[in-house]
Amino acid sequence: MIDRREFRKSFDDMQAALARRGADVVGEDSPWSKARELDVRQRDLKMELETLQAERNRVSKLIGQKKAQGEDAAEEMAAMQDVARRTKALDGEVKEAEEAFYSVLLEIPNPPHASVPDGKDESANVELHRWGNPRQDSVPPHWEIGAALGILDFEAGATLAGSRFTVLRGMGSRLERGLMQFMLDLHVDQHACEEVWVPAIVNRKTMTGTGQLPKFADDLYKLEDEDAFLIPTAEVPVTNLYQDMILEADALPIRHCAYTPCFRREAGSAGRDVRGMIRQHQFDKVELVHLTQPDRALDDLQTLTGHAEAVLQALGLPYRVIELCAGDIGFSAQKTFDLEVWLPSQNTYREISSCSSFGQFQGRRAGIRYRDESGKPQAVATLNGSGVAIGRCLVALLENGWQADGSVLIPDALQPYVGGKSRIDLAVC
RNA sequence: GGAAGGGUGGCAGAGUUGGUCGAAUGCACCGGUCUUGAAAACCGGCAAGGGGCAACCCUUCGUGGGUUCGAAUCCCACCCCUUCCGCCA
Repeated sequence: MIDRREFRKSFDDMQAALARRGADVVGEDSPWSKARELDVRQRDLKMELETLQAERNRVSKLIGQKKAQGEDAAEEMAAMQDVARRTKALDGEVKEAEEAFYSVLLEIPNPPHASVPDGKDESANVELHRWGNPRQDSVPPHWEIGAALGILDFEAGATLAGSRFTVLRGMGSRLERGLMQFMLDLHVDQHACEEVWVPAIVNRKTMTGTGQLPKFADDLYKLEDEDAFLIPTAEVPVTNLYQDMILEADALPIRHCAYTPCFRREAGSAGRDVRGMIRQHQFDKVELVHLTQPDRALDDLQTLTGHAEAVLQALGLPYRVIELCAGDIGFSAQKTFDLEVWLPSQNTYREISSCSSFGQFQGRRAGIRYRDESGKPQAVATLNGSGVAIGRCLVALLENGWQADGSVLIPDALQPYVGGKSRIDLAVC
């Protein structure tokens, strides 16, 4: 969430920044407008309450002293009954005001970093650079390649669970598993990340810490009998590994990688990417998570993005890096680079990794802090990015490795992870 | 799921006949004395959040509620941990 002090102090600047990303900061009912009101109200009430509490504490102490000396304190005690009553009533009001304030604060997105380009939507995103040579010949879509090879089974997925679920068979399954291992090994061995393995179900507080709640409940699968959710990304559990902790400065930066399954309801994307396994309700992903000092966040974002790029380079998959404009970055993000891999069947680049700096936004929400040079705790900066989405990577491998005879070549770097095989051949019937 | 025990500051660990307890003590950590240096010893400091220019005030002893002038201490509910039993991959 945004910083409360900064909210008061730099109200106009923050408002302008939020407007850049398209957030409603003028509407009467916008969280932004409400926050301003509630902030004042909460503090006024609180000051009133504290005055009463101070009085109560003072006299109560006095009563204790008198009683200890055997004196009579009936008069004071009687007088305090009224104060106690008013204190209790006011305390309720303060709690309400506080709750109201924080509930709107949690709905205000992260103001984009000043360096983020202007723009309303993805059409204003800026391409930064390209890597590799995209093949320009005609290639069938991955679902046809996969079906022909007998490694992707969408019918089975639909039968078992519904649309947007896929069953992988044989080399398809093995590739999925191999990619997972390959990516983790790369990040652990080359990028000095600490691998972690975490729960795929988390509670409400954890989901709130990274910003998925309260605003995006519709995108999440919620457990019926518990106040818990399936994770939409490893970002959630891995970042929250440090919730409510105060880290020492020399512990930073912290770099993690983690494999998890991810679950998304895709509520708002009906009709998009309905075929194939580009957009699934369940998919596998290796995620990169960094915790760092706020003034290093942007440098670290370069580092993290580089780690994600290394995966695509090692696999020889052509891609480009784009920077999202202010109108296209995610709710919690301050600045985002997307990696888009070349999909020859669509003759276009498709997102395969999204690398973001969140500044101190998540650190504040999740209570992740570190001691700066003065010894004072302050929120850490968090970053994360896919390194990379495994399902989409498999898609890219199938299409980019496809041969005219129907087989698919497997990149050298991946071969040790799939039993040394260098290609997937059509089943000979 | 059943039974028992427990949740206190970075850690360990006192505190449960309610009162001067944000909380003894030890360790860790920081500063100082001493020392060629270090260690030891000794002295001092050392929770977080909020408000205030400041003095200082308020909140927090798993969470929420209750009793009371006053609760870490009493009552209720919930959560979590440990052990034992049951069940189970």
